[in-house]
Amino acid sequence: MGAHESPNCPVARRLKEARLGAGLSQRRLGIAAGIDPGTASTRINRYERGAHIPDYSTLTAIAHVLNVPVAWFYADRDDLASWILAFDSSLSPRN
Amino acid sequence: MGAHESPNCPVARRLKEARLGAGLSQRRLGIAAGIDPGTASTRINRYERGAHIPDYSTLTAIAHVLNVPVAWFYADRDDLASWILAFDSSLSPRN
DNA sequence: ACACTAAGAGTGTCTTAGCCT
DNA sequence: AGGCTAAGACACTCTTAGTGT
Repeated sequence: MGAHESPNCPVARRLKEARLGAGLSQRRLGIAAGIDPGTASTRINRYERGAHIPDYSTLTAIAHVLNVPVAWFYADRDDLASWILAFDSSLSPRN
Repeated sequence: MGAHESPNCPVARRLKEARLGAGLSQRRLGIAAGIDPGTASTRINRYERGAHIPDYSTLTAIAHVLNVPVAWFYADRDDLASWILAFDSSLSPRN
């Protein structure tokens, strides 16, 4: 196993989906998540292409910017992803 | 950042919680997930102690053994974890 | 049998320095 | 500007070998 590609990890496609929904560039999302401006574009790009997987603290920062729970990135089915968002939106805005 | 301890990643405690619930030893869970018997105990132990984080394919195999979605391991709140399990138990018959 | 650990081997991510559109 | 990539630097996980319960 000498590969360095992530098999079927949903993080890549969820990240792209959420970033585009927020109207951010790869670079601007990375900077907003606290990543060094010089590497923000490269790192977010690698995550979206599925080449690398972000560690937990990085993903937590990204999740905060995009207003989703970290678990949402790991939802392997679209219906589960929606289910998680439904939970999320029922506790941020008070009524 | 020279540390090799996972900060607040929920995977460690969720894994232990689910394994104990299933009544499996660290070694038996690892073997059931397809990990080499010679390293199963060590690896699962590292995951539960928060020393290492399993990669996606390993976590997928563990999730299958324990009957939970991968996303559940990343639920940072107990109420979100319960919410995810509620979804999981309602999809045996097709939708 | 079960839980756990150190340390070298092995595998992955991060940074630098770019190209292409 | 925005998307994307290779390759060395660097950090992490995995395996081996072993301790203690």
